[in-house]
Amino acid sequence: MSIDDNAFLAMGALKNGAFLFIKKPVTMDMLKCLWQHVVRERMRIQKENDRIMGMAATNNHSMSGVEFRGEVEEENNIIVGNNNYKGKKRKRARKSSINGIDEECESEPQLINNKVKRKECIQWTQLLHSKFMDAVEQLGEGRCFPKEILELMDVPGLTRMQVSSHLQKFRNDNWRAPEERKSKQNNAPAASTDTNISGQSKPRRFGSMPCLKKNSLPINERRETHEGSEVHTENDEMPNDGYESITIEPIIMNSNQQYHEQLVSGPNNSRPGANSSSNPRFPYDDFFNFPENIDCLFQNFSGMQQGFDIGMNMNESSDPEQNSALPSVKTRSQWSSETSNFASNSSETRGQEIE
DNA sequence: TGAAGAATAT
DNA sequence: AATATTCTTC
Repeated sequence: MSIDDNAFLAMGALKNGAFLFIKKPVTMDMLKCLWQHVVRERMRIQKENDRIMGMAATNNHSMSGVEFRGEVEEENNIIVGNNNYKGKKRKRARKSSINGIDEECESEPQLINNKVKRKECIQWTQLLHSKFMDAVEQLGEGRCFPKEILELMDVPGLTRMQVSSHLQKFRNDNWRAPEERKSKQNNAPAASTDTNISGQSKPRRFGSMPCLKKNSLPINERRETHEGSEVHTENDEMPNDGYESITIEPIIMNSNQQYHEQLVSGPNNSRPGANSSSNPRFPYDDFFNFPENIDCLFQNFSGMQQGFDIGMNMNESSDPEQNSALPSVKTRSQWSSETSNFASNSSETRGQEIE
């Protein structure tokens, strides 16, 4: 926006990536039109993605509440049935490999015309992490179990394993020497039921909270990140934990994204009960007058399905049974990220390693 | 048997 | 470094 209506200025802005040059003062009518630019930009990115991905004909994206980092498929010209996770030899899981040759993994190979699908990594965005922390704090010390965290987070598509992994990471930020960790009375000595003299009784303590100080935000600020703003339709874990062919990328305008990040990470004061329109965290709900179902709109018109949104229904429905149709139509696409960095990542370099 | 947590692979 | 996957315990 600029005070003066200067064509040169406008050109400069456009060249630098602006979508629209607006002369001040901005009118409400003008603002109300802006959603079209969001849609257009999404379409553009979508096209671009499709072009890059070849024909990533993906389906159930719209149900996913998590973002995925790129790296979708890679060549597998070696052996059919090659599990893409070539971790250590499995001791139990595998039946027996007769004469040294791996028969077949129980876990399907996920081969799609000679390509093996790898599972994407979700990206723990700040928003996602905030939800995680909210859940953790609600549960409290000694009660932080992945499953419960997952439920509290209520993010469609997120799996318990992923939460587990994240939890592990955050607990490990507390990392000391292995032995020190074994006998961890130091950390939250609250319920140290078993005094273990190294090796006697199991020192294992369940449900401990992750290390909070690792997080940038002070607790009181973190607590109220986004709550009341979202009550999702719950969608539990993905139907299978296997290798979904999700490719997706967040598609959203950067500015919006940044604004949102800011909202999420910055201090704010709204608390649970607030409904969306009066929620200071989403002032643009009222302000920009975006169509409620902008995603739906976009999808319908583009005929493509993307998973850049997350269910953000305003009504709680904990009906475990609603994976039926379009579980998250009323979405707002807050979940997105800087789109660029992950998409190309290391997919090319890994192809050759398979053996 | 399923979940938690640790260990390890990617 | 961040995540996913496997393994071991419970």
